[in-house]
Amino acid sequence: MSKAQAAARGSAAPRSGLLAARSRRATADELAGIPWLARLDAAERSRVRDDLRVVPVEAGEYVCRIGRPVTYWFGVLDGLLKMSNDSALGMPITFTGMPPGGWFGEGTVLKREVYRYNIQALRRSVVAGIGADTFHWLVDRSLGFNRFVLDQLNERLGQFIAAREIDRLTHPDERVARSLAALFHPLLYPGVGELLRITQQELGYLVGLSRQRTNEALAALQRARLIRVEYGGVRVLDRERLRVYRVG
DNA sequence: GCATTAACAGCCG
DNA sequence: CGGCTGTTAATGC
Repeated sequence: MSKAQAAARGSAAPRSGLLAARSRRATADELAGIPWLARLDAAERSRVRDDLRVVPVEAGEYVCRIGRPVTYWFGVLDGLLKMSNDSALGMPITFTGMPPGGWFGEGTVLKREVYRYNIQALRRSVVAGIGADTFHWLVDRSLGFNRFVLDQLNERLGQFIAAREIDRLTHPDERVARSLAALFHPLLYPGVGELLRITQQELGYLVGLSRQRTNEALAALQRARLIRVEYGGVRVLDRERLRVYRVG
């Protein structure tokens, strides 16, 4: 039995899931890195501080699974998650990375449905979450919070269009370039900054390339002065040109 | 031709 | 030491 199953079955807590099991409160540093907190007034921030849970997640561990009832609105404080819509039958269909600063699941929380994606840690990560009730409470009362969610949905729509473009690009270097540009999105993933901590293995997995070919693409993008390859990560030098990169 | 897997040495934290 | 990186060789579509 998985840890998540054990937690859901064995706990008498009203909430099930990852954050119920072994979570803790957020540190001051972690709170400071949450972009939407600044949009709330004192009372709202107070409720969020009480409700917010933080949990370390091991590599390979699931944050949420397709079909489970919604429990939390999640954020990545550190590490790297992958979002996939693979079902029990058939191959994984789409992947997207979720780097630090990213918050996700609001679509499911708003509808109070079941999760429609699997979220899995690519490596050791730290994940935060607020309960669905608190999320709805904020939506019902905070203009600033609504503004954040609206902006986020808008930016993510752009990401989906870009993802469709990436799917149609055939050249591996271009796919890597645009995938990187997406991961460096300053509004959706403010925790990333200039340096994205991602191994070439992980990036290859997200883009759908072998590690060796990913390594070659990164070398080409470095030669073009768009990025700098560092040990265990990539530094962005020119995100705009990365976003529209074409070979030749 | 081009990407993939496999394998390896070297380097980094 | 374990994990990541850069590179080469062999294989496949």
